[in-house]
Amino acid sequence: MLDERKAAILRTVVEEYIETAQPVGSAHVAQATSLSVSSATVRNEMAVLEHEGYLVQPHTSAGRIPTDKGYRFFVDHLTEPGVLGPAQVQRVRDFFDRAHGELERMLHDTSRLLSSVTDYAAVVVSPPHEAAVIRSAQLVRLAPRVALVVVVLGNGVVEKRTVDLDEGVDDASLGAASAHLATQLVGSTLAQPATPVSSGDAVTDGVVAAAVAALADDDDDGPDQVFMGGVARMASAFDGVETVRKVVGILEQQYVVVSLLRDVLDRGLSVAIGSEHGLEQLSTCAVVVAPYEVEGRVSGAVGVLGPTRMNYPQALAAVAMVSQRLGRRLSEG
Amino acid sequence: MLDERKAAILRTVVEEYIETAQPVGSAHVAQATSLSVSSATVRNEMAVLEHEGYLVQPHTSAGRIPTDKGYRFFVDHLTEPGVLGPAQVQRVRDFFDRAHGELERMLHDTSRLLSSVTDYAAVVVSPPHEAAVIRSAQLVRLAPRVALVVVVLGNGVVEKRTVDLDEGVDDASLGAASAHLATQLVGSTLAQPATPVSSGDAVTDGVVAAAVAALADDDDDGPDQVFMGGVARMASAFDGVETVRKVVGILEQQYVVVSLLRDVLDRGLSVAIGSEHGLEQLSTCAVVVAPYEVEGRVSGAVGVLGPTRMNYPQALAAVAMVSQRLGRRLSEG
DNA sequence: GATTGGCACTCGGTACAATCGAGTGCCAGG
DNA sequence: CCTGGCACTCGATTGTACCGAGTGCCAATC
Repeated sequence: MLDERKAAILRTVVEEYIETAQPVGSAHVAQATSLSVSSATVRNEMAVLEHEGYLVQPHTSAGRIPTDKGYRFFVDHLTEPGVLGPAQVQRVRDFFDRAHGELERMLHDTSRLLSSVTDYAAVVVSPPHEAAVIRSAQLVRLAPRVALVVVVLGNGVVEKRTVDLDEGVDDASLGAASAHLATQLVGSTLAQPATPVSSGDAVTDGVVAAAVAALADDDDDGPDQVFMGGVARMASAFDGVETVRKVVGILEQQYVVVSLLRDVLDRGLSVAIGSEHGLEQLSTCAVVVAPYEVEGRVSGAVGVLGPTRMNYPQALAAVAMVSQRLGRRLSEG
Repeated sequence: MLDERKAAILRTVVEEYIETAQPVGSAHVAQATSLSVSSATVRNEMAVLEHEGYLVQPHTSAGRIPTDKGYRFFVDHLTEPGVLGPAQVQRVRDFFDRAHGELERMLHDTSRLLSSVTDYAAVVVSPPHEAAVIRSAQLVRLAPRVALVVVVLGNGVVEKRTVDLDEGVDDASLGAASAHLATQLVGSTLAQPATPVSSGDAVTDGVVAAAVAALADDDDDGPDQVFMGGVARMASAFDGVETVRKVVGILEQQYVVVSLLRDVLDRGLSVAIGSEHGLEQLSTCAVVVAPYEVEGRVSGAVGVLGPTRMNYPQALAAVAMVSQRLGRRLSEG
């Protein structure tokens, strides 16, 4: 690993660069760090750090900039979360004390909160619907040959799908099918739909089968929903219009964002920096993620997306706090 | 108004500037326009056009660029919609031939289609839910003292609100209330809820009243939903990061976009250019809007948002075609 | 009287050189 | 091993000259 002094130097370079966005020179470091050494010594150390891949120079005779690896070392060994201004803490507290209304609206507002606290773009992934218990299921006629199957889940989410009906399914049959569907589905989950028991009536069975099939394929918005806030802040975080376009383009493809977060969590990480996640277009971005638990089970995730030179301690603290509070809030119903 | 020649000159300036984004000089105009006059004559005319507010010079001794007023004259008198590449036409046709699934998903996809056809950001405003006929209403318990009122509308939209229950509303009471609610609401609209008739049971009446009240206030996402596509394209349309930030910031506040579109339509316009809509942050943008009709009634709107130097003929044609096709598609259920 | 060619003038953009200064790498001495 | 010193690099800034696109105006022309 890195010895004490190199670590300290790397730390100040990262911190300085995060703050100023300017390459950091040896003199600055020598003066800013607590260990009292000359700039020449710092230069030697920085040359080593560059050789080992923690720093780069944008061009000869400029200061140094951290690489992805440098940021990685920083977040892993040189910082611990926990520093969040009291004002910010208060805002998060207030938000969750006052939060109310539909699940979707709350998650959306949460993303805006997280964005405004961190000043980066924020993402909230909703709990997967598959896991929730079905509280109600019914069929509603929309048109002569089209019905809507509506399922209400225990967490307040409503899933719906259109179902094409065969000719000559009259209101009575539809009502029977609706009732039968309810008896079949209520209490189970979307992930494991109870195997439909025949009702003894062919028409009913057909409609129910179609409804269950419609519920099974979730091309709706992918398996789970995602809410985003503060996308505009990404524009301030970069200077090239082209970079902004790429990033916003990615954010528009919500399923990419979901799988990005899931991927990071699956690898047991809470931070992914630059090239660590595979997305070319986000090579100058970093994500900070935290899962949240509802009633003791991991259900979704919150995260922020910013430039690689983001304020990691703050972002980690904010994400941790919001995910924890959100989980708690959702657990109490 | 403008005489024949001034109009022709204005037209070529606008068209040229839209294409090249560069100030247009008198020589270019003299050579590109059909009327054969010298550049000196064009200069004189352009000086007048500038005096009357149709053109401006970014600085002395540069070419001219159109003002908002110039664009306005262009769209009002110098162009008619109708030119849409056959390939684009085909794409729109194909889309609506294949379109299926939930209303929301379809509208979202429509916004992406429109964006990709025009290469600007696109907006689709859903039909207001108030107008749709209620097909089903029910109450579902989520927690001991919380229920969800779920209303299915004729157009396939599902509205839902949480309702806080008084102590001691048991499942039987809730079931009764749900049934009573259904008899009260089915067939009416959210805009004019039938005045609740007493069921004779105090608990039932209380729950029903709470449910109706919850449905009445629509803080959900405002009165109607909005879907956007191609936001990232706005980044390519401008060169300053700051401008992009402002525009994306506005787009994130969806209700602002809705009221912008509504405002434009209410004024009987289909195009609003730069300062014509009141939004400071969109002063370098133009919107092109068209309402769409479902079953003969205006229900929603589609629009595109781009820089003031947008391709108006193309945008007008695309918006017109998409709105018309969308209306037709929604009318047939 | 409208149009036009001609001409002086303006002013942004580019090219180039000079200079500055921040920062480095290296080395010799403590 | 650390440090002061020094030569060197290279981006950024400044200044100057100049080119060229484009204008406004005017006298000549049709």
